[in-house]
Amino acid sequence: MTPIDRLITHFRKSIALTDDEAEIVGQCFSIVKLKKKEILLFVGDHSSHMRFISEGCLRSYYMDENAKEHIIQFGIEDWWINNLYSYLTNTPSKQFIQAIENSVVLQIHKDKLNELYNSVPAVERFFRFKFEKAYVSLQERTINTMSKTAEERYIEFRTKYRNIEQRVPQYMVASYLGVTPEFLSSLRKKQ
Amino acid sequence: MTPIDRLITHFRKSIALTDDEAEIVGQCFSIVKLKKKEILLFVGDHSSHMRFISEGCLRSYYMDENAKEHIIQFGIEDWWINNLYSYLTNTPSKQFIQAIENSVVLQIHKDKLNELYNSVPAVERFFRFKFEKAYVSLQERTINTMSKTAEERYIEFRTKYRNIEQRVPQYMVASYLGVTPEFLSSLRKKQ
DNA sequence: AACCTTTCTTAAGGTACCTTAAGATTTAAT
DNA sequence: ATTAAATCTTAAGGTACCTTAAGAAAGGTT
Repeated sequence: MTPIDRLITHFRKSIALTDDEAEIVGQCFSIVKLKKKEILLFVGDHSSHMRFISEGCLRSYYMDENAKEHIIQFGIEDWWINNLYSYLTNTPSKQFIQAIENSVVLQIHKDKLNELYNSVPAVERFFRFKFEKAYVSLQERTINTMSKTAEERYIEFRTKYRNIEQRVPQYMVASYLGVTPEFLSSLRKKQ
Repeated sequence: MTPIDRLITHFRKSIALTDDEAEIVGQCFSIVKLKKKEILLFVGDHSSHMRFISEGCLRSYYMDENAKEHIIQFGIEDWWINNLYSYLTNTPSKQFIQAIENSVVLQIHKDKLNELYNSVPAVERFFRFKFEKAYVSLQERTINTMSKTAEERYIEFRTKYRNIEQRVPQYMVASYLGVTPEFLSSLRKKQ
């Protein structure tokens, strides 16, 4: 299955696309291949693409004033990985996006996507859903961070994202959970 | 100025509305008057309205398993106060919305809003912006919670929302910041 | 196989923030 | 004005999580 096929299959899980429409959609995306550790989006760049992971594993993270990394999101096959913040506000990104494994990403520029909304309206609905879900899962995470201990969050993470836990180094899980690798290690020992 | 006038004025800050359109928009909203401490949305309710604060001050909060309250958002005149999570997912709300002062709220039901999108298209763009901004500010808050101390967050809150700080009890600010009232009190003493 | 790099663990000491409990102060209700 | 209710402060003792530092294990590269 080509990356484009995979993308079309993904779209068709949520919206109906005729073969003609699928053809149009496919042509709007360009392919990006990344080696492990390669960076797709640097801080300061404008994030003006929507990006679909066709293969591999990536993370988006930002660095605070003390050069400490905080992982915002992991992404694997069939996920979208973006900096929605920068995309929506048209401001330079404060986050990085980096490949954790060799990866293949399909991306579409904002301008092209807006054109696509006109030629294939179902796509607009698709992305509205995406934004809504992004909001919902962000809120879930914020609430979790506020009201649960690191241990509880870790257990939740393991059950919810077992597939991811097995693919990324443990110190990145720690960063996603908002604790130090040392502390996560000590939590694991307890169990 | 009537509540509806206030709402129209608010819309016109972001989008253009003819007088006819303004009339249509105004008729879609219904008015809700709340006494201090009165609850507008209970846990378990479906949150299927968008709500505009025309007067007063409210908060949305949820209660964790230990019956501890966590404030998600404050709102004052000219803000929107919703449970976007429940609104978007059509699931019962896990949050309350409560009046902190006597308040006047204008609300529109989701179904009616979707009709309004058709009759007055500019309104759809208005709400798309709203959702985007909601996402952006939620992300800012999540990142802040992860990378800053309570003291830093408090200082930021004071500068950004001085008007709110002066209207709500201090223990609610503490809840918004994610600390106990006692700890916030001790931070204030230090300054 | 040997070496270098990356990742994970252990442990000691420290800090941010919490819990409990009580009293002080402010605001609201009669 | 008096009392009750709501809010804020103080203080002592506790816990979750951090920092630093070092070594152990695992993975990659020649």
